[in-house]
This record gives sequence, C-alpha cells and structure tokens, in this order.
Amino acid sequence: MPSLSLSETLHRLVHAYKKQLRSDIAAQEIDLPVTHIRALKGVCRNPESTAQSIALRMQRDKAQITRVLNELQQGGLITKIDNPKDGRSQLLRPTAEGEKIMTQISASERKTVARMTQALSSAEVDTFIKLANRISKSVDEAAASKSGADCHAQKRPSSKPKDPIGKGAVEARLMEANAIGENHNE
Amino acid sequence: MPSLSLSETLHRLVHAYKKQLRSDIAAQEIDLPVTHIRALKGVCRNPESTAQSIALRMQRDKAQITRVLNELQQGGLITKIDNPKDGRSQLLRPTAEGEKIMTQISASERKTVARMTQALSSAEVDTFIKLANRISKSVDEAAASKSGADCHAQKRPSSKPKDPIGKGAVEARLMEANAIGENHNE
DNA sequence: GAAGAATGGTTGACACAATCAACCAATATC
DNA sequence: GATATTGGTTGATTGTGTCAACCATTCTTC
Repeated sequence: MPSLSLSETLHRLVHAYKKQLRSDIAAQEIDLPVTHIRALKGVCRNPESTAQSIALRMQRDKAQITRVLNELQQGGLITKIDNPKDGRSQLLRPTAEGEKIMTQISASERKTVARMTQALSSAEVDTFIKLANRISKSVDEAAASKSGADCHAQKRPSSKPKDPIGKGAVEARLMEANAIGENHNE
Repeated sequence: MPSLSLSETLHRLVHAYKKQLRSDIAAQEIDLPVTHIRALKGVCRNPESTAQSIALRMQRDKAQITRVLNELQQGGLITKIDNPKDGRSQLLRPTAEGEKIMTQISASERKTVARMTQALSSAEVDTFIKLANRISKSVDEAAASKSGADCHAQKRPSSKPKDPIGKGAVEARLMEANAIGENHNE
C-alpha cells in the first residue's frame, strides 16, 4: 500500500499553497481572502456569470458564495445587473477596479504557481494536474452515487476521455482557470 | 475533460477529499473534525509525541494543536502524562478508546483513499504523491527563504472591518520553522 | 546561582471557510 | 391559480488557521 500518506500529502500541499498565495497576494497590497479571489476570477472569466454559476463552478455552498459576492460588490470590485432573462438573478460583472485587481491577482498567482512548480518540469506539472483531476473526479462520482447503491462498480459514465494536451500549453493552462464555462458534470 | 488550473485543481481536490472523508467517518458514527483525526493519528503513530511534535508534523499553529489535543483529551481519546525529561511538556498517549476509534478511522481512511485512487494505478498514485511532496517542499523553501527581510508585524486592535476589501497591507509573516525533511512513507 | 533567552504550552481574539436550515421572490408546471 | 422549483439571502453554527500575550520550565551565560 503505497498510498497511506496521501491524505497527509494533500493537507500539506494545500496548506503550503494557500499560505504562499496569501503571502504573494498580500505583497501586492491586495487584501482579499482566497475564496473572494476565486470568485472574482470566476466573474472576470465569464461575463454572464450569476451567483449560481459561480457556486456551481467552485462547488461551494451558495450561501457562502452569496456572502462573498456581496462583499466583492461592497468593495466595488463587481456589480450586479438585473438579469433580463430571469428576474430572480443578476448578472455579475467586474468593475474597472475589479479588472485592475484581477490583473494584479493574476500576476501574484503566476508567481505562486511558479514557486510551487519550480522543481518540476512542465511535463511533471501536467502529469500532476491530470492525476489530481482524475482523483477529484473519482471522489465526485463516488459521492454522487453514494446512496443505496452497493457501488462496487465504477459509475464512470463511459470511457474516460484522455484529454490530450499539448505540452507547450502547460504553463499557460496553469492560469487558465476557466475553460470550464462549459459545465463539466454530465 | 476540462483541464483546470493548478490552483483550482488543488481546491477541488482537497474539498472533495475532505467531504468524502467526513462522510466515510460519519458513516461510522465518529464525530470528529478532520484536524482532530489527524492529530489523533499523530499521537497513535508515535508514543513519544508531545504537542510540539504534533504541531511540527502537521505544520500547524501550536495554539490550534493545543486546543485540538485538549478536546481529544476531554473526549477521552488521549491522555497526557508528565514528561519526565521536561517539566514543561507532557507525553501524549492514546487511551484504549482512542485506539479503538483510531482503528475505525483507519478503516474509513483506507476506504476514502481507495475511492480517490480507484481510477489510478498504484504507480500513478505513487507518482502523484511524489510530485505533491516536491511541490510542497518548494513552497516551504520559498517561504523560509523569504522571511527575514521585510515583514514588520502589524496588529489590529479591535474593530471588525467586515469589509475585507480595502488595502491595509497586512503582512503575513512566516516564522514557523519547518524540519519537514522527515519522510514517512508507509 | 541568578539574569535573561529560549522553549513547551495555554489562552484570547479574530478572520476565513464551510454547511445547514429557513426564508423570500420570481419562474415554471400543472 | 395552486404548487413546486429555482436563484438568492440571512442566521446560526462549526471548523480551520493565525497572531499575540502570557506562564512555567529549561537552557545559557556570566
């Protein structure tokens, strides 16, 4: 069993990452919690975002997202405009200030990612991301099919798409958070 | 199919993992937060553990560890016995109850890890862990080398600026030595 | 062997993160 | 039109992480 330290590995990794990112962000005099940053990033990536779409994308509780978005709005980083298609929701747009902050954040994150991956080749980073995503996917599927099913069979809908990736694009993709405007759960 | 950024990948991964683990743990009617579980694990693994050694191993603040350990003690899962070698510290030992719980937790964790890695070969898991550890190490080293230059601490007396959006350059100073060189691979 | 630094541990305070339940208003469905 | 559903909000609560102040013991050094 070579995998007993997987959980420790994960905790350490994320702890190190968050700390580093916060440090890099703070160094730019941007004082935003990580969750806010992620949400802002989501808003900037997709001009049609709503609270719901952000919550879905981040896989977080909508209550949490609501609060984060309201704080971003209060801080003047995003605006909400009434959704003409649905009176219940508002479309989220970054303000000029929000775009500016986003630019700085992106720089910080690039820096963070560069530090994290400095000891790895592009191919290794690529491998890591692929493996991590496969792990996440397994967990999500296990959770989705948890009730009742004896689930000794894999719920994988069909063949696992191999997701071919050009090796040259690895660095770029590190920052391309959201190619996921498309929903990714079938 | 979407290839996420490294940061999103990490967030999703850990979120998925924690959720799954909590679910598996709860299924055994064990009501312990993840951090408590990790601490208990640390105590069980090393019969000579102290609060300090646990904090170091988990790379967490000693204040947090103190509280977790006290709660574990209150819950009757561990005991503290005076350290004959050092009047300041106590050695931590699991109680019989603690050992029992630990056994159940281990089973849950094995299950969780099995789910997470069901789509991976053991070689891939191994690769993943190694890459993750190298990343963590890079971050730790970056943090360690950075501290000591700038970083003037700043305290915030009282007010509750529930508006985190602002500027207020709050420096995140890192002290916390590392000594993470320990390789524990079982 | 006493002054002072360093260490192990505790406590208070607080910010961030996550989750659940109740709820309102607009939509959709019938 | 009654009803269920959905997007979003709010309150409450728990967990997680961090900093600072502090006490007692131990170590250092003179």
